[in-house]
Amino acid sequence: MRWTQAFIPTLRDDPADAEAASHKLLVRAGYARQLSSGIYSLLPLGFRVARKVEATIRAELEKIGAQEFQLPCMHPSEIWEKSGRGAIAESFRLQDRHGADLILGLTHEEIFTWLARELRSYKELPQLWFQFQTKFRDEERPKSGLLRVREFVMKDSYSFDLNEEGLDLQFQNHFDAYRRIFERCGLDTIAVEASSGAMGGSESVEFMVPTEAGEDWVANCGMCGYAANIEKATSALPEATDEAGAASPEQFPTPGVRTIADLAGFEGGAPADRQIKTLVYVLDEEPALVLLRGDHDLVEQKLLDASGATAARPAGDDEIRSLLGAGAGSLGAVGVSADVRILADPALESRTDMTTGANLDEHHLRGVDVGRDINITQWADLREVKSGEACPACEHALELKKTVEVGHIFKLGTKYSEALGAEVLDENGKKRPVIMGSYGIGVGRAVAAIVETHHDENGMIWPMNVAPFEVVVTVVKPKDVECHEVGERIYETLQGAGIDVLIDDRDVSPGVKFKDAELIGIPYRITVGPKGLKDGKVEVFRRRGAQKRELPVDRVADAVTENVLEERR
RNA sequence: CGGGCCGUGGCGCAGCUUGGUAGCGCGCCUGACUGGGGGUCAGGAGGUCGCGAGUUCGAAUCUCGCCGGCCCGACCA
Repeated sequence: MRWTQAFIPTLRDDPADAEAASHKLLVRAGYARQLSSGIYSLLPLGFRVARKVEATIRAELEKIGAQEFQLPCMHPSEIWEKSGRGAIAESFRLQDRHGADLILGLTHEEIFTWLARELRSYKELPQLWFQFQTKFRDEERPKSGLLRVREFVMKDSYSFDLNEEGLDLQFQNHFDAYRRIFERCGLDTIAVEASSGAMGGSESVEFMVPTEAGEDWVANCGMCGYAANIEKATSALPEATDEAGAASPEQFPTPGVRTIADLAGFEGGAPADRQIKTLVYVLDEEPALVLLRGDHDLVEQKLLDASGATAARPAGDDEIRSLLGAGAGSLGAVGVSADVRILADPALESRTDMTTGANLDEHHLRGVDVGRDINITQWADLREVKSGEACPACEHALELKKTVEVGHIFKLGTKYSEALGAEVLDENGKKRPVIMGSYGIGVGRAVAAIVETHHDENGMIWPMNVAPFEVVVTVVKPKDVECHEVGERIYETLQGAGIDVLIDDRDVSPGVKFKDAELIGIPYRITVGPKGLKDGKVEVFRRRGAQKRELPVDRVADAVTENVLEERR
């Protein structure tokens, strides 16, 4: 490709509305443009990278036996009703001219399962199907450029097996393939245990890339490798050594005390880790109490997972008062009716001499023995892990990292196959729903995550495998005949060797070309200028590490070709 | 959904308080010089000031409504 014929609209200034490094760079370097909130166009450079990411994914999936499909984006609403996902708030909906309701696909479990109804016999299993297709999700808050958008291409694959062992194998195969895909794309991922959320199913693993621009927190143990999304992560608790306390709880006035911190500082109060934090939540319209140690915070996703509820929200002031007879700040679970569901975090298990609200405004109870005084319905890990707490596996200190999710693999089980009727006959001639897994990688998000982790103050630094061009030949003085001819010759030689090469033949000052080449992040630059040609040499500049070396004109194409081939993975 | 900020040539911004010929830098075009890190000089093109209504002799500027965008929080298959 010739720069003079290419559309590479680079900008000198960062776009004013961008925050994340990848967002600034993708726009500034001419890879992407925003059309509307969370809706982006990929420009030629951006699309070249996306295609290389896709090629990498495709190659690894075909290695594990996957077959490529292409399914529609527009789905009749009924199919989403059948699986119970018809009411998803993030869906874009439309109607055709006859008034039929359609949904723009948020994902394709339903449609692939619909096709899987044509599977008749266990002999046809296992099957592994995938596609690259645009997904539409009306996110409440798109942000950070390509990291969180409303329309994006996802690679999604789906496995169909007769039994759990088959699913386990497909899941493991995907795990391994994802590892290789991300590695080849230059992404260092942490595979973490995750909550399956509304997808359903038994087990799921997310592939997370640590970066400042991320929005998901991961707890990671540097010693044993334990890693989990904060929605799922837990920690080992130190043994509590409480006093036995009083024979029964003692009520005491606490004027003006509204918060855990207030009570910790109150004369006759208790430190936060000796308090019981009482939250009132509405789980699928049923009020419930959630108990945590005073210094712990709730993870709502854990509450959803533990309770089995599909929706959870904090109760309003009126709901709290009618349930417990007091306002927030003086709430407790002691003496609460057995009809009320009480979920408690294990950090409270067998604790004694604790302090909590008395369900009487501005009064608290001390000497509370959790086992003796509170009717816990369910013990469940509910608290948010904090940095430095002990790893549940090896007790080494946990580290919290901000990450971006680039892939997610799920063991779905039979949720979709049962709902949509994807069944096969087993060896006994008995109908059985197929057991499914689903596996996704956001292509645009992966591109952004690569930029996020591969750039410096001068611009992007592409890993060879996904670079839009592998080499740029920068002709310093295109009007000089020798410069021009040598540049062209090197360009053609590299093209002949199968290298993705761009020649910067623009008649602009050298500084502009150097800046642009670094901004768009091409791994190798060959600088052809009068200075070097005087001695029959050209300069080779490696973007990563900024090393320069001089090579004779007739050797440079071979040498750089060799470098490129070495770095391709 | 709660809170905050912002819409003015392609990009980054000033002008708005106190209404009166729409400005700056970069980029773009033409020419010349230049040519190893966003070079110099000269000339030039380009704007419904987000949209609509109102106030006014007169609105980028004041008022009301709407639309769009960004950030924080909540939420997130």
